Amino acid sequence: MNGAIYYCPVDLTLSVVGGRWQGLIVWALRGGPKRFSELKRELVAVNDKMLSQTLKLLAEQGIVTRTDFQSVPPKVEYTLTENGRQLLVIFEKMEAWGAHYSEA
Amino acid sequence: MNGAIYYCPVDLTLSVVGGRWQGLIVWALRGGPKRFSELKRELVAVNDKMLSQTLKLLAEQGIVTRTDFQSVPPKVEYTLTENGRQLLVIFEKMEAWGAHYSEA
DNA sequence: CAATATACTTACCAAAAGGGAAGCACTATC
DNA sequence: GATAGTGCTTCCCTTTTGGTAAGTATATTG
Repeated sequence: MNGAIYYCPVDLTLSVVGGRWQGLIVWALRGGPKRFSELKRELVAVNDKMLSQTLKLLAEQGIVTRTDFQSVPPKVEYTLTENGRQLLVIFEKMEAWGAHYSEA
Repeated sequence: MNGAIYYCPVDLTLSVVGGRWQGLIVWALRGGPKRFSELKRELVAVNDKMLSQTLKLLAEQGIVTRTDFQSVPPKVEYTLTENGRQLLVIFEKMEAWGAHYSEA
């Protein structure tokens, strides 16, 4: 992808979904497009730098699409691509597991 | 879990499954118990330190069980717990996604 | 009696990831 | 003319993660 070598498909997927914010951003976009500021509000602990850095990475990887409305003040929306949407089944399982695990 | 605070169930699951080796080890154990040395052979790029460190973490988290056969030379086996086995559906989806994504 | 095999641990170090604070661009509004 | 609003970027620093090399224990084998 970026020249990295993956041991197996699971390894590849983990590299896309791992990291502090990558997965959470994809998951936050499950309901449709969101603006930068909406994401920021939703992922409470993220800061500007990490958010834009991670969104840029996800865009390069073909997981999200960036739409700049060319307005002032700026308005930019992010959406999942088809590949991004296909990650959602993974997160649905993660949510179920996490919910179950945390009450055990 | 270790005092960390999770934003949501997905965040929790990502913390268990993320990291360089955690997910790959769980996935490698899908077929049943494996010895330390077998895991090491299978996860080619892992070194002793990372393998035992990660296994210890997974054991503390209740994802794997450690069985020491008290022999010399040592023989130790690792198995998925029930919670660990329930992670497998996640990895199955990851494998499918990764395989598809890498050929696009 | 030396070598082998196995599952670790320890000390040390390098790299990567993550984060804080501040600044920028630019229009509209007061 | 100052202020607000928004999406970034840059610089710098801390923390975390990952990795290498070497060592330990001890029954068994040659």
